[in-house]
Amino acid sequence: MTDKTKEYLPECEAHEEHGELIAKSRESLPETTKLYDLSDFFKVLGDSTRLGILFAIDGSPMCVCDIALTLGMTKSAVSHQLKILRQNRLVKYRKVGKNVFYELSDDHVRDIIEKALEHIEE
Amino acid sequence: MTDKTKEYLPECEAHEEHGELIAKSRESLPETTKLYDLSDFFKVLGDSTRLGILFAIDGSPMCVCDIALTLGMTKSAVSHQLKILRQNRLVKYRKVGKNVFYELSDDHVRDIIEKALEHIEE
DNA sequence: ATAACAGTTGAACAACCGTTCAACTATAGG
DNA sequence: CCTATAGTTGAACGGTTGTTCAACTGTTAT
Repeated sequence: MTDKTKEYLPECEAHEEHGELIAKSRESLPETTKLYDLSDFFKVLGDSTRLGILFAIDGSPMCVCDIALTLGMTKSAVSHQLKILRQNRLVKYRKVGKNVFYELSDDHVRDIIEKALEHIEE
Repeated sequence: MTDKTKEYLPECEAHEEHGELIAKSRESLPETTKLYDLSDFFKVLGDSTRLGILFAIDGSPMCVCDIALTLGMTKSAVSHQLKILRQNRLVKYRKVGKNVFYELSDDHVRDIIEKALEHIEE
C-alpha cells in the first residue's frame, strides 16, 4: 500500500476530505534538500551583524578593518562572519597588499533584502 | 566601469575614529532597530520546518493537525512554530469548531521566498 | 631581520533555538 | 455529566551559533 492518501489519513475526524488535501499538500512541497538549502540561505541573512556587513559593503568594497570600524566590532568577529558570507557566496573578495576588499557577489541578494525591507516597513 | 577600490584608501592605518569613508558607510547603514527587524524577519524564514509550513498552507488553508501530518511532525512542534509565524504576521488563522485553519497572511512573503528560490537554483 | 599591521582561525563559553513531553484549555458529541 | 479530539503552552534537554581571546599567517616598511 503506497497510497499516500491513506497512509496519512488525518486524525481530524471532522473533515474526511483532509486525506486528499494532505496528499496534495505533500506533493506541492519542495524536496527536502531544497527546503534545507532555502532555510540555510535565510539563516545567513538572519543575523544583524551579517546584514550590517552587507549594507556596509553595498556601494563600494571595503576592507575588513574598515568594516569592523563601521560596525563597531572586532576584526575577528567580522572575519568570522565574512567567512560564512563567503561560504554561501554572498560576497566575493580581492586581496590588495595587506588588505582584503569584500563586495557583494551579485545583485540577487540586494533585491531580496530590498523586498524584505519593503515588507518590514508596512 | 570604474574601480571603486581606488576611490578611497583604507583607513585602517591612519585611522582616526571618524574616518571619512567610515562615516559615509555608517550613514548609509539602516537604523539599528530596522536592521534588527530585518534580521528577525529572515530568522523566521531560516528554519526548514517553518518554511515547510508556509509551503504547506500555500494554496489552501490547513488546520494544525493536517499540517503536522503533511510534514510528519507532532502537533505540538507545529503549534510552537505557528506561534512564531503568527507573532511575525506571516500567517493568519481562523477558528472553525475544534479546528484552527492557518493561511499565508499576504503575498509579500511568497514573493520573497520565490526570489530566494531563484537565487538558490543557480 | 625586525617590527607593525591586516586578516584568519580554533577553542571556549554563553546565549539562543527547536523538539519533546506532559499538562492544560476548549469545543463537540454521547 | 463524561469522554475524545484539536490545539496551546511551559519546562527541559540537546544541539547550534556568535563573540571573545589568543595564537597564527602574510604583507609592508624600516
